[in-house]
Amino acid sequence: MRALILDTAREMFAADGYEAVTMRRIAERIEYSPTAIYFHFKDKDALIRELCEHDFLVLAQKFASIARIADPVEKLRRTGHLYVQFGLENPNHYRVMFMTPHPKIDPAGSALRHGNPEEDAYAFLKSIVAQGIEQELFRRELRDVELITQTIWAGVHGVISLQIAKHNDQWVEWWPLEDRADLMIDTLIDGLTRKGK
Amino acid sequence: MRALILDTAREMFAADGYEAVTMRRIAERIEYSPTAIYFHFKDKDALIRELCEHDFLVLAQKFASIARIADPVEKLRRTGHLYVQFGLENPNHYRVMFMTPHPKIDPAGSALRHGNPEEDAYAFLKSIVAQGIEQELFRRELRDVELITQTIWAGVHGVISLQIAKHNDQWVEWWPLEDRADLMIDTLIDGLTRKGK
DNA sequence: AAATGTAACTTAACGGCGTTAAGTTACGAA
DNA sequence: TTCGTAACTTAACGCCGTTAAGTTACATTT
Repeated sequence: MRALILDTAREMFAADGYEAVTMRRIAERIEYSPTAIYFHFKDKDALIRELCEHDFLVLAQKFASIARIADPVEKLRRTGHLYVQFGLENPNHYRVMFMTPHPKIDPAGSALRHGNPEEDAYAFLKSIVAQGIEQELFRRELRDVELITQTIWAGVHGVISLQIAKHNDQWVEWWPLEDRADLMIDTLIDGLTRKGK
Repeated sequence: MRALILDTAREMFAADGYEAVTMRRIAERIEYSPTAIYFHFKDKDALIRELCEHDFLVLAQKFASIARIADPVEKLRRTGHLYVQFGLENPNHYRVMFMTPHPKIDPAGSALRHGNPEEDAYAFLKSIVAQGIEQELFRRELRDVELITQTIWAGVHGVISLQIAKHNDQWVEWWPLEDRADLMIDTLIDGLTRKGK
């Protein structure tokens, strides 16, 4: 039953976004009363959060194939592209996951183990950066793993989130997303890494 | 009356965000019936859009003082910081302006003249980039003004939008915003500009 | 000065939303 | 066979955006 609700909600959510997921519409689709859902989920927010929690895991697992690559720069590049791809393929998920402020998150309520690179995409990126620091890849003054990680994340997030929020805005003559993502990733790597020999 | 509605809405919006602005609450505050607002604005979306259109102008005018600076790199740096500052001071505005997809925008409905650097912050940034290209500041392969502009914008937007959406997320140990903004701007400039002499 | 037109409102309602209180059913355990 | 409780339903509350229909007030015209 829980699964039925989640699956239905996920489908509606992926197709038409947050506002498509109404308790009443889910109920109609699964042929139960709206109240039935509240027996399995505290409220709509809990439902959506559970949907997205799953997708955080999906994202992290998408990165798994990258882990075996040796070169951290290549790793960074691939991670960036996969991240952009994820956002483009799941814009509605991406919006809730990364573009919407959530009042507060109870860390105990999450099944994900934060910090584990296999379940936590941020931790995965951080592990690449840590490897890069070890290999003296980054500029000398850049010593903090978090700061570098957050900057790389912000750069790529900027590209994909502008794409999602503004891609059909007449205002800007958008260059193709792929090129923008490429340039962002290259620029970040170039700007963050140590020059010369 | 129009102004009264807008001012009230703006105040509520700045204080508590989008969901605080309900037609009914605005009406209550100005002591009119909810229907009265519809005489002056087509719907809620039109109201919010008018609010934000004003803020696009405010943002562009914030940049005015930068125009007189000669060095494009310094211009870029200052523009970036002002942009971050704007986002941090007006997170609710920023969300609607840059983090929320809007179904479609009727370009005729806007009073702003797109492309004019004094009224259009994107055009302003573009003009700096154009100057940089003229001075052969950027790497040789970077020939397109739009692409460079969009990449710089995306980078800074990434920093501020992650801050707004995720700053109270326990998951990540956020480095101070200023440092993240600094590093992003420095990294972009370093990565995009031509090296050596 | 009276009639008219219309701009600027109000009242009342519609349909939708998230959510909850109270009632019902079905079924496994004692 | 009784009982308890898990899994539901019905009905309602109070919000929301929006609209149809009615009212007021006032400027313009005759």
